[in-house]
Amino acid sequence: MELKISFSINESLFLKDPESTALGKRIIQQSIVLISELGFESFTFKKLANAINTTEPSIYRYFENKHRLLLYIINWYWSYLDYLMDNRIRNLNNPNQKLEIAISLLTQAFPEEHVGLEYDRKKLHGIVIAESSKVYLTKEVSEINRNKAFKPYKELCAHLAAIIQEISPNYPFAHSLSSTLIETAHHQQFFCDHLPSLTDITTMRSENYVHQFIQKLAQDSLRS
Amino acid sequence: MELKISFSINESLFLKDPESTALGKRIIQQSIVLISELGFESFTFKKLANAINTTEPSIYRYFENKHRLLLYIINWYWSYLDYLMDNRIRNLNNPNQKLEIAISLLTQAFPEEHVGLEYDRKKLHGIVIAESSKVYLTKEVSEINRNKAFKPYKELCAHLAAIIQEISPNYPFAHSLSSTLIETAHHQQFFCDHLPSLTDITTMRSENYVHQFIQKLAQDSLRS
DNA sequence: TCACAAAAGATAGTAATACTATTTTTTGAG
DNA sequence: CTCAAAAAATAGTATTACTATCTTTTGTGA
Repeated sequence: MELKISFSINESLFLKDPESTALGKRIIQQSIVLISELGFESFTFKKLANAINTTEPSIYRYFENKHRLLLYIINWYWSYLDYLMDNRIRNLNNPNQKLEIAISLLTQAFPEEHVGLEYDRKKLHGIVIAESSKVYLTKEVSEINRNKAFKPYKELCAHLAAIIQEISPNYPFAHSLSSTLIETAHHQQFFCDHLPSLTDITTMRSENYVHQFIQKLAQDSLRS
Repeated sequence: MELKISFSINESLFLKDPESTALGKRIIQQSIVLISELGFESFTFKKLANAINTTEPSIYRYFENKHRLLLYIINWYWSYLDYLMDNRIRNLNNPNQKLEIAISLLTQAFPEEHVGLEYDRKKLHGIVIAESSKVYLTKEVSEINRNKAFKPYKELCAHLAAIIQEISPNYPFAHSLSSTLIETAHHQQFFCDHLPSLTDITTMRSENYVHQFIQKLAQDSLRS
């Protein structure tokens, strides 16, 4: 279960590595619970401190502010997804099959393997769906980007783009299609759950619906 | 310039109609300037009050909080865009031509006609690109939806979906494709400007790049 | 022209949020 | 077992997001 090796969580995200101490791990684990329950706007370090029986200053020793903490969590997710994707794809030859598996991973919460994982998968996936845009939709986007803090997302996007290029070497928008598939997987899931008239979902489970839509979007874009 | 007629800004968005008074109009006009300059998170009613030489309580007489104010502005944009779209499309017969015009409107800031418009078009478009997701990515989404406050967005989405159905009556995801085109127009524009490695932009103007990508995405999805 | 609502403005608050500084306690290395 | 470094606890501050109340202005129609 040597997950850490394949991860590249940037050091500029935290003041002290939360993986390095017991308190740090409780901060991340409980953040996921609280952000998922309260939403990011209502989530505060004070509430988090109460929930894990510590104090605000102790949390501030790990993260400058709650936005950095969210960015850390989202980066953790992207890194882990990228790792899973690579694992499941590396032995395949058919790029269409690779894309199908990549899309499955994008549209579903993490599978139940990796029992050692201490975070709640469903809640983490919920946070990614509802809050991940907020990490880049900020005036500080350029500064954060300068610190390489979007690297995991860019790497995921690049890997998906490479599969797209394999399928269709002349497609001129591999990265844009890649980032669109990722973003669309999230917002269509959100729309299914909260604003279904922006979708065509009927009785299907929303994860399956989104999977089918994204799959078709990709196939239609890449059939030659 | 009887724009108001075609608009359906929901009354639950405001406590007092900002279009009904001079102060109300200054609130909207200056909000657009400030949100665009500061970003929504750093924008406060206090700063807005200072900028237009009034007081916080006066602004609270119009809007419950800054989220409602943003929702009002975004709805205004969606309503206006829908109105413009209808205007430019209603006399056309070719649905592919309709879609092309719709996509142009989605990817460009408002055209410079309608000189009477008192709001800064470029800044308004910038707010839609960077902040519009935040109006629905909130725990209150269902409550806001119950108040019909996403109606303008849903109508825009439905109109675009109708064009899609005209082009390709058997396409099973007309609404999802429609909302995806709208969302993608915004986030690809943001990526071009701030995180270009998530796109394939080179030397082109970003508006043109996004237009071409969205156009291709739509065409590939709808060719029969 | 005056009266009288409606609108705006002024003043003064509160509770919560987002932090920071300082002191006290714990802990682990020599 | 000592002592410096790390962590935790305590106690703040400035700002934000509001609310209550009271006074002044303004435009309208009798």
